[in-house]
Amino acid sequence: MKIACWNVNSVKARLPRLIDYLTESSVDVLCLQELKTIDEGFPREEVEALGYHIETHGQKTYNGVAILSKFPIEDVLRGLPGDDSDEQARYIEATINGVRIASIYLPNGNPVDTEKFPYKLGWMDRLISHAEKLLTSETPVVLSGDYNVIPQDEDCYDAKAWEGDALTRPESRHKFRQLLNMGYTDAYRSFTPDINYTFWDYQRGAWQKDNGIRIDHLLLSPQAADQLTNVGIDKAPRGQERPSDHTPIWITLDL
DNA sequence: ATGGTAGGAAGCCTA
Repeated sequence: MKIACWNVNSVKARLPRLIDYLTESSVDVLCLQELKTIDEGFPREEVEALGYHIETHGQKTYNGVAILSKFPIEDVLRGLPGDDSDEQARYIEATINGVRIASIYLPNGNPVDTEKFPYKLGWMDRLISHAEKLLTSETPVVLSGDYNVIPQDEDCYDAKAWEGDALTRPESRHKFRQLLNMGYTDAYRSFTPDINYTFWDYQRGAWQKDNGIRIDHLLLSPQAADQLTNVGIDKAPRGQERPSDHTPIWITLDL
């Protein structure tokens, strides 16, 4: 089973790119982030025509996540548990072929001297609590998404340029490591020493200069990590016309 | 040191 993760930065603006990717990549499951539309605005017919089931957790203007799958999608959970007052659509989770799969759009957290940074850290605490609960199932779990965390300096073209940013702050990295230390595996880093990125800013010719960062991650429970057979970052979509600033990252599991 | 780009909503906010 091939599972991919892609922050599309508006599913409506990215529909041609999304159709290309679904047609060419042969992914069984695709976790999307930053839909930037309500559920009713999702281009459902176009995606269903390619053979995918769709579950969305949308929101007007900002955020919004979805799971697309060639297999039936069961037991959908919308919203990250732990704070009923949180109205931001950043989390959806469901079971596909016996694998519990989440699509995560973790808060950016900048600027760090505003309420945005504590919101990010609190959101990460809730994710940690929920991830702990999922581990007790002792079944394959895949937490995939835009984590807005650069785990280590090597995951950034120039660590100095990102010093002090919410994506590299020690608090953000520490909470990301808590997910690893409780038993989740960073699929990409576990599989290859290669330096590769998943995001290049639209500005300052970042793509042309390969000034990228690795912030989109698939974290695997032990039962999922045991089945991991391959990982990759598909850079082609970032170089195409009207691209997202993120590009897809994927894994294959031998279930 | 600053401002550069993209998307959505509506004449600014988020990234």
